[in-house]
Amino acid sequence: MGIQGKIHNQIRRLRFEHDEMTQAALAKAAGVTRQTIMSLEANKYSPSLELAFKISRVFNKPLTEVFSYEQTEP
Amino acid sequence: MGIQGKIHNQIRRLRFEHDEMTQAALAKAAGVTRQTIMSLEANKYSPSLELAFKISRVFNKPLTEVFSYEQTEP
DNA sequence: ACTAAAAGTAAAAAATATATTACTTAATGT
DNA sequence: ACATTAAGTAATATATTTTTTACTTTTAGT
Repeated sequence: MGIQGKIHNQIRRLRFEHDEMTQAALAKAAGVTRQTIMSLEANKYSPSLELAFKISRVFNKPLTEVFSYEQTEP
Repeated sequence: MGIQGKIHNQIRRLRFEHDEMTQAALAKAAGVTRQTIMSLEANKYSPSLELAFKISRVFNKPLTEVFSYEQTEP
């Protein structure tokens, strides 16, 4: 999707707050590829809900603290 | 994805709580097809994060009140 | 019983996310 | 300066989500 709002994430920041966790380490912990993490940090696309939950769980944060939806009113 | 946890949603319940909102009405409000809503209620797959945010917004609830991630410990 | 609206089912196409592979660039330590 | 590790880029393949279309069944009202 992608006309209305945009998804932002705090992945990069949270990685550093978690002892400079590496992209590869996060990827492994979340059960995805490093490229997936890369693409998310580079905002190439937004993740599936499942992946969003997994990443949040790695950081021990509620999903909405990791991902946010910036809505442009239609 | 889909080995570890499962995503549950409260869409159907929330539709009824919102004045018996119809699947078609929710679909329109969220900017997707009725089939998409159907498939989500039938748990055929889990949505994109963006759609999850959109649906939550229609119900005026935080995402985590509409969608939950039931995690089976690995 | 009839009608209309809503919900369910299904198949295939289109769009988007994720994996795989491989290479390049940047950063860090020795 | 060299080696190593992390990060960035990119192309293609695979998987998953969403649309489109069309038809069937259920539900509610008259």
